[in-house]
Amino acid sequence: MGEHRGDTRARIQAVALELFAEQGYEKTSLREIAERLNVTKAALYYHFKTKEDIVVSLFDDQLGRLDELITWGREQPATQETRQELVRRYADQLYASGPGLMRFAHENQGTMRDLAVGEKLKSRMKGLRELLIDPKAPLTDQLKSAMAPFTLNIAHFAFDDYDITDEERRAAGIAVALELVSGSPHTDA
Amino acid sequence: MGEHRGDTRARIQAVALELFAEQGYEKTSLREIAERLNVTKAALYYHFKTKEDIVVSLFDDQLGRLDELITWGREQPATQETRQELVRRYADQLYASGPGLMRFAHENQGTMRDLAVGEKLKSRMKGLRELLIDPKAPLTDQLKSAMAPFTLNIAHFAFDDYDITDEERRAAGIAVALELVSGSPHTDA
Amino acid sequence: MGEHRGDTRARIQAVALELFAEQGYEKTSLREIAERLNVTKAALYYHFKTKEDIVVSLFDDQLGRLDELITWGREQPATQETRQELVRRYADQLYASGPGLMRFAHENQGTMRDLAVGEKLKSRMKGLRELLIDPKAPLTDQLKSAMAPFTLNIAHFAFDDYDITDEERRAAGIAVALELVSGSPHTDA
Amino acid sequence: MGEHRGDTRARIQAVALELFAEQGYEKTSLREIAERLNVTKAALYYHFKTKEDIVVSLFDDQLGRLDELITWGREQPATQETRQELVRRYADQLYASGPGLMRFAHENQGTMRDLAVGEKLKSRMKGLRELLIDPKAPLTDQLKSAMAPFTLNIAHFAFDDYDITDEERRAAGIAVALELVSGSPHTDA
DNA sequence: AATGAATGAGTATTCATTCAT
DNA sequence: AATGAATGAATACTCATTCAT
Repeated sequence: MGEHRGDTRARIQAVALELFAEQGYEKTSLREIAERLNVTKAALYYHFKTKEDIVVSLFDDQLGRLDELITWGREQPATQETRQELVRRYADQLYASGPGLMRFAHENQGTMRDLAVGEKLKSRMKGLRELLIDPKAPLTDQLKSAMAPFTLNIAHFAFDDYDITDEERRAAGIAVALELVSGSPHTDA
Repeated sequence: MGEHRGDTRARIQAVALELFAEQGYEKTSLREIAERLNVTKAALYYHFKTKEDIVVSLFDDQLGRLDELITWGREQPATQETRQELVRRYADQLYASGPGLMRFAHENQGTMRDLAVGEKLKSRMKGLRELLIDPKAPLTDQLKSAMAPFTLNIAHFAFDDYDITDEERRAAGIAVALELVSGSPHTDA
Repeated sequence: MGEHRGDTRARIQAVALELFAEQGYEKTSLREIAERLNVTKAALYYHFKTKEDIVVSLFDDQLGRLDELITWGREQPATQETRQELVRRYADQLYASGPGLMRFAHENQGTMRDLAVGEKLKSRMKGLRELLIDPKAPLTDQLKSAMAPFTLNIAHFAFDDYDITDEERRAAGIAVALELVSGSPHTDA
Repeated sequence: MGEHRGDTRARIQAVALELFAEQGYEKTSLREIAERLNVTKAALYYHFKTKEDIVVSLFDDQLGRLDELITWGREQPATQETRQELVRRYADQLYASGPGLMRFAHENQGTMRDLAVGEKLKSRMKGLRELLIDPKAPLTDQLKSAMAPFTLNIAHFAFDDYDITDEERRAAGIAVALELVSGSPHTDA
């Protein structure tokens, strides 16, 4: 008893993220989270108003950083260099947040739609996509650009049976994402 | 009364797929499915042993066709042409099953992991991936190949705000998937 | 096991009324009701959609009869005789429903306001009151008329320590209610 | 900050009475009260030992005054004049306490029974009733006398849709209560 | 081919209360 | 005079599943 003090809120977030990523949001019960922390369910409610509120808190930082990224992108010229830099910065943010959040968002896409925070995240991703896409390019090139953000996720999960480091996965992901966003050799004539 | 006869099983599948795709597997209750069909929950249990069993039945055809595709692929030489044909045939299968199944699998990835059918599907996708990938190619090229199947899904959902037809989406998806699977100009020396 | 068949719904109503009247609606939990009936809580939900729904079902007949009474009253001339007959018929209805419902409504007035059925009952009582009141009479006479329905309730609870029969209570209640509704000897000049 | 000092106890009472009257005792939570006052729940516990204790404090003055009234009544001769004076004094007390307490007691009769203070109030009301009733009078007259205290409450709530002042309501209530307590023209011979 | 009735285990959420600081 | 953190017990309600008919 009394081993932890003041950090309960953070511990709830950590355990919740872990379990949400591992088993999904719906299938993770507050009882489970509470038990892992050796607190009562009611204690969770002291720190968060609802179950959804925990998720909101998890995405809060990430959303803020995404906003900044998009704002930055909008101020830049709509060039290939900008798009490449956007991919690089987005990758940095993604890896900074740790793998849990990525996985959570990836595997709970259905659930996220019902959560308010899901809508927010989706609108940010759309904002990012619009910056990555050259609207005058052919549809196939636009699709490739739209896929760039996914690439980073997929790179992480696709080669789970390969004997390579996370660093290699990451490098491959960024390389492909950059290529996808760079379009055909000469977009304009 | 008596409007439907003998087709109850199929009607259950149709409604279940619709609801699973729309709201997710966990959040769709058997009560909901039963109510939409004007039957009792117990009737569902006459036709399917469990809730999961409904999902299994939904993927049954798809899995069978995937098996055939993989078997076919294994008999072909591991050339770029084979890989491109695999992409084309996979796309045909995907579009033949309608958009519901695609969406279901895409948005419920977390849930699928717990379902036996999810494991099966995943192992098939891995089999397909192995055929699409040239193990001697650089990691980035391998990643691009691995992404090809995803491309078809993403093509469908990424441009929901564009004013284009499903046919155009599909064409773009296949084009990009083919490109991804085709690797760099000269894979071998 | 299996002692009762087909009557579960009615047994739930009986026990619920008993407990609601005895302890109040809020303080009576579904667990309590279920335990007294030796069924699970879920069984209650098979028969009633919500806790409030149980109350609704309890008042259903009563409300219907009240409606009929008011309809009848509106077709009669607005005379003292009509008002007296309304009181008599209302009393009959009240006593027919048994004492539980009376007591429930009386002691849970606050709660009833939040329940939809409470609003309905209140509007019926207002309809009845309007028939009992002579709008041209002095305010004090109107108040006396408005009190008539309460009289019947009060007669039941006021003399709980007297050694008299329910029949005597009832007779006294009706007598006073009739007097209250009859106004001053000569209302008009 | 620092707007109120020393008056917290009184502010708790005021808000509690308001909410109890508005929503009922059971349905008003201490959290709600605390939030309205911008204090924590624990602060309430500094001023009151339990939730019930808040109610007790609300009725304290009222109970004391009722005691005095009854003591006074017992010292008077059991005449009609005494009874009328009891009604007048009781009305004064009731109106002095404001409408909240009246309404609280009226709408939470069920709840009051479980609270110790409810028993106390009930016993006082019985004491008052005994003074208002002439035990030698016919049962109907006794019932009318017993109703007198209720009249004052009913007068307040019955005509909520009338366009009259509280003062008029009050006057009518007292007038009818006096009449009820005065019995038939010639009670004795 | 289906229903009516029920269960057991679970869910998120709320509440009055406590206590060290 | 009050807070921050937490508890234990409760609540209404839902779900997948079962089974006799």
